[in-house]
Amino acid sequence: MKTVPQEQHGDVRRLVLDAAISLIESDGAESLSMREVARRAGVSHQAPYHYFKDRSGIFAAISQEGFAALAHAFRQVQTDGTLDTTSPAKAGFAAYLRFAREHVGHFRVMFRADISGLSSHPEAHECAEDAFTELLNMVARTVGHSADTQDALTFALMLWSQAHGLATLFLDGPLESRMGSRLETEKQVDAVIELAAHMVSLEAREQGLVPAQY
Amino acid sequence: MKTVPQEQHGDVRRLVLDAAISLIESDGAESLSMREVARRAGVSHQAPYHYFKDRSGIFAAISQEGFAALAHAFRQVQTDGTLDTTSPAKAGFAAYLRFAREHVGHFRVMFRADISGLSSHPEAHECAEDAFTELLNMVARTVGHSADTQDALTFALMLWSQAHGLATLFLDGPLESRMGSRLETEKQVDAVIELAAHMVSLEAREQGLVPAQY
DNA sequence: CCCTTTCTCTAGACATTGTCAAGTAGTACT
DNA sequence: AGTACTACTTGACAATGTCTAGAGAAAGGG
Repeated sequence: MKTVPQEQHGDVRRLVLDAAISLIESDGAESLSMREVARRAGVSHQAPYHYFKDRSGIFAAISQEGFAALAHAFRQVQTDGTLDTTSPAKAGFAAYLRFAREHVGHFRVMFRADISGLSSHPEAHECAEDAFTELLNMVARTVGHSADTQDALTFALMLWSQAHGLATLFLDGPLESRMGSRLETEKQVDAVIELAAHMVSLEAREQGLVPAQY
Repeated sequence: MKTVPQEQHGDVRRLVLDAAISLIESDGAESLSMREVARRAGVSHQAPYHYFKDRSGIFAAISQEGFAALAHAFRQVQTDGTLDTTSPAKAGFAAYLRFAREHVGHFRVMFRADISGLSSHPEAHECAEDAFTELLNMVARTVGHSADTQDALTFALMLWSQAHGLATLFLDGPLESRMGSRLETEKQVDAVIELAAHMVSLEAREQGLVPAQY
């Protein structure tokens, strides 16, 4: 978004990135090859290196995009004022799982320390930090605002763990075969979300949490 | 354990497997190379192929080992009759996180559909199924036994998600930098476990669940 | 109009990788 | 002695990541 020299047709960077993402979605990050990406983007095997330092650079760019989109998704959750007080965490869970399903390629990269490139690419890391901040905001907004910062952090981490575990287990976990159809899986995920959200509301009530007004 | 032709010194299979696991622990599954594994095991670059069909065969063997160990860990949780009724899920959470930390190499492979080889290696898949069965047993034993099978499944999946999310986030997630020292991380994990276990006990009470006696 | 710079990409080369095919030393059994 | 099997080793090949060296077009200044 910094310099937009010409976006009319060429945008090779975007082509390369999209090819990479679609490859990851179909075959997993493991088998992503620079040359295959270039082939699918219809460019020479060295073109991607003009936009990305190396293979890990592509992964870092995907991570960055993913965390930015995740932060956006968090921001979207119930900013319209319609708060669900009986099940305050449900919308957040649902949003997380929707994100994971709709951005499988990104999701598979973002949470893998060995390829995400967060440690070596500061701009990607910053996006991850932003997403976490937005998560904290979302929790304060929908579930409630803890007086103690440490408690708020722990609560948010617990919610994130719950949502993240569910997403990863159903996306790449050993459950595929146990679940029957795609629809049945969806139903099972919904049931788990419902249960988890219910538990959260019990805990929130006991802690006396109330959603932040604004 | 089926055939033990000679275990005195050679056991190349074990050497190869251990080299692979230690490589995954240090550099991630991404950068595991057959030849590097062979080099570290001190054998020719083709020796591993005698024991494993191909690269994915190694991963499958690691998955299998991992799920077997996980099932064992589940079985160990409070089989001595000392049940914690105020925080029935805590021991389970702790066991899961201990497993993840103590078998990072295995853990990183087991839950990655693209490399775990569960779909193509039936014996590994069976170990995963076993582990899941043991999880269900553990939940019934420690938290309580639902009358409805579907409810029991949902409850177990929720617990698994919670534990699994926590483990993956802290193992490979974007939290390293946010957390300070190793000790601080440990503390934070414990706090989340405590909170999650507390929520579970609230839910269990409301559902009227009681641990199975035996 | 020519010269230089920069941006975007291509071409060639090289070490390393996964894996196939073939060979070889040792043990076991007949 | 011969045969079969186990547990490897060696050699070869295509494909990969990445380095170096460009090529062509566009832009700007003289």
